[in-house]
Amino acid sequence: MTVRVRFAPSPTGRLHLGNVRAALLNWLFARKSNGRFLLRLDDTDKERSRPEFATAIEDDLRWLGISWDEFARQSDRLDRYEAAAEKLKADGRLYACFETPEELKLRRFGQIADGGAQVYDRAALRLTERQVADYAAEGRRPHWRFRLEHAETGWEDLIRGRCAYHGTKLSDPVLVRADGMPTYTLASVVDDVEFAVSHVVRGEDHVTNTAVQIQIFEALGQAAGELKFAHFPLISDIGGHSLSKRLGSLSIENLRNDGIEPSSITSLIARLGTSDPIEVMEKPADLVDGFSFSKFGRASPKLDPDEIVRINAKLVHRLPFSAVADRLPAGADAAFWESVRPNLSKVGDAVEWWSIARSAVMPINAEPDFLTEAARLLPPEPWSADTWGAWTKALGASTGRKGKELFLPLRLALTAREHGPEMKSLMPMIGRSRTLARLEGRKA
RNA sequence: GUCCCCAUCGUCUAGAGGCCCAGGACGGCACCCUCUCACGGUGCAGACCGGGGUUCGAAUCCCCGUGGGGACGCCA
Repeated sequence: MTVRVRFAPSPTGRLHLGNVRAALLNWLFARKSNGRFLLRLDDTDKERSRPEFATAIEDDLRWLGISWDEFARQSDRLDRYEAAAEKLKADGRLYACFETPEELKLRRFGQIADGGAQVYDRAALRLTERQVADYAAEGRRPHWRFRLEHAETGWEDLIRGRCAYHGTKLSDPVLVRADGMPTYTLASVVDDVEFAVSHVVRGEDHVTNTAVQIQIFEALGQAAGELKFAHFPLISDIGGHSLSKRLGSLSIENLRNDGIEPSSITSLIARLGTSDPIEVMEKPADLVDGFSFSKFGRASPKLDPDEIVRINAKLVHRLPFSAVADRLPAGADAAFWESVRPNLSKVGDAVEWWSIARSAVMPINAEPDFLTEAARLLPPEPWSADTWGAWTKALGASTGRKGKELFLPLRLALTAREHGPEMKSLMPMIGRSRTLARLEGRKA
């Protein structure tokens, strides 16, 4: 059996860490199994779906390095859902309901007050033909619910193990809205059938849906057990609470604007909550080997936003010049990149060191006497990687200083920073005239 | 409120009754390297949510409690 999976976002917002995890895990599973990965836009909600979000989702996925083998849009397939709905009506599994959204809302409030289960009471099933005719005469358009089997529906989840729900604990789902549009619940199952999806991989916010979807799947004539499920736990914030409140700051758009590399995101997201260590991988394909649902735990992992930056720093320390050349300031070469790289946590931070090497810097000159002596001993050009060593050795001998006392004032004078890349590689880039001026406390 | 799930170092986890006075990774700390910092290397500290049971023996099984997550939409 060929593995076919799908990532099915609704274009009602940008991608964030939570969504992307679903996309990545599906993609990894497809790659691991030599299967196919389908991107499907679940845009049956006309009110909230927007084409610009669809475009943004595709852009974000491409940026992350997640590619898809097939593409579908639910709004292109409405005839398929209508055909399925007709079949279910013919089989007596879909029944017309006339409650307004307001009535349903009130009924739910009442159920909460009574402490009862918030399950649709199937009032529409008890409507007489006369009542139905009256509603029609009033001009009310029905919405359609799927009559659930009041039995236990279960499945063997690839992450959660045995799961089961009893039909009496579930509401008959609305499959067709009063305006005739299908809901996600119908469209999703129809697509899973027609695209021959083999595994549904998604967050555990969908577990309860699964029992319902299996019933619809069967009502559509599919054999139970043909579709496998894997529900992974949702990520929580560092305090252990739902991540949803801070999704904005964890949107892919935001992380990208912050200078985070796509691989830092995929490296973290693919391994978080698994028994594999979180390692820096240069591309998503490097995460395929060893990927397995059996390595996922059932508890919600906490995500520390600092972790993303730490991973990014490690990644940047390894990136070759060729991978970043087009993002460095004009003129920056491989030698520059390799000398500043170990001190960066983001590629963009390189510009700061480029300007320290090539533009005017106001030095921090706390010890003029010492720096005057340093200027006196400054070797003539040409300078190399050995110049710093020779210079500081001579300066140490002449002043009796060593260690931090010797080196820190020089670093402050030459770069105006306490920390930074190795001075021996920075110094030739700064050059003698600029160095001399900075030692004398002049901006240069 | 009802239903489902979860609970081991700060974090991600290993652990399916004796192999565990609990192992690994990240972070932290210390030391080394070196030209201060960073990078790199080595080492150290650090946890079984609480209470009852079952058992010769429980991190592991059962019950209760507590804490957390999810679901209960004419959203997906």
